[in-house]
Amino acid sequence: MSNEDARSVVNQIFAEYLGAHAFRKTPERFAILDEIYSRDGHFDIESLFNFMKDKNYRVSRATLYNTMDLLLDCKLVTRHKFGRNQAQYEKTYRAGQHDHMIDTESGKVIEFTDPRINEIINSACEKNEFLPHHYSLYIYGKSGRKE
Amino acid sequence: MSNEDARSVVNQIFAEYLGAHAFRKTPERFAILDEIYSRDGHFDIESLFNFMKDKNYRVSRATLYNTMDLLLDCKLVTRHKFGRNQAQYEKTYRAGQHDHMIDTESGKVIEFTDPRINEIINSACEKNEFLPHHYSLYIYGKSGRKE
DNA sequence: GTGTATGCAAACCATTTGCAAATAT
DNA sequence: ATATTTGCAAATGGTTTGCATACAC
Repeated sequence: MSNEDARSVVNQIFAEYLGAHAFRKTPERFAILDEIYSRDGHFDIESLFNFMKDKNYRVSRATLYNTMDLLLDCKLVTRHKFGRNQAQYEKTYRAGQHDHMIDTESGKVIEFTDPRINEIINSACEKNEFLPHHYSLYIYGKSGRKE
Repeated sequence: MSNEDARSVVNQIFAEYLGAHAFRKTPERFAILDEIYSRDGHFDIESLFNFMKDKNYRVSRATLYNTMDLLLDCKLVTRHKFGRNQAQYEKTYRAGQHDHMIDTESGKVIEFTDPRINEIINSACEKNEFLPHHYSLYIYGKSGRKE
């Protein structure tokens, strides 16, 4: 799926989500979503704020934080809190499900996938009568081979 | 392993860790470790600060944070950042490896285990030439059955 | 004796909050 | 018409930092 295709698809999903919850369809919310889906990779709120300011689209940080909560809830965006204090975000519809390994020395992030993760999530939730909304799996360490 | 047994074992491990890194074996560091291993369950820095103050053992918050970093590094303690801003800690040597499900409505935390998790970690790290130090797996959602 | 560790308080800074003005419905 | 959303700036609060004193080695 190209970035352009994704942008119209997620726009639709967001509109339905807002409608279903009787939240208002403000231009700011769609502009933020569009900015996010026009880019690749991880980003933080400050970068997003600057990206939009550079395009002369003025949104307050408060609105960014507020909108991210909505996008998290409807799963169009994922939030990560790796080592740092500053949260990192990434769009959801891009490269399929994946998890992260974080090099704690360089801060570099590697993505990986394993189909068994979903099985684990599902069996743990069934056993404990738990309804999962989302999960996070991070491996911290450093790049290199065993010596 | 009883709490008392664990306390002497981890005391030994910590002493070796400090020695190996030429860090000083201060009474504060051992008092903090001992306080942690005398309790069960999750705790935050503020609680730990108060527990020790109640026993008339005065340690500064700065020393608590500093010592937690050491204990994390030698894996005697695990740090969690569930939803909230305040980090939660738990001693490592108590009930074996486990992961967490967090009820985002009540804040309640359920523990679970799955032996396949280690297999996933190991295969991901081998594939990517990565040396794991620790990992975190959280499932967020709410208690209840599928309707 | 020397340099690390502690304690205190101030600084930090990402995020949250309060409130008036704007606006989606 | 009106209740939600926005923007701004100030407040928040867990964690970090700087520096003088204490102390492990």
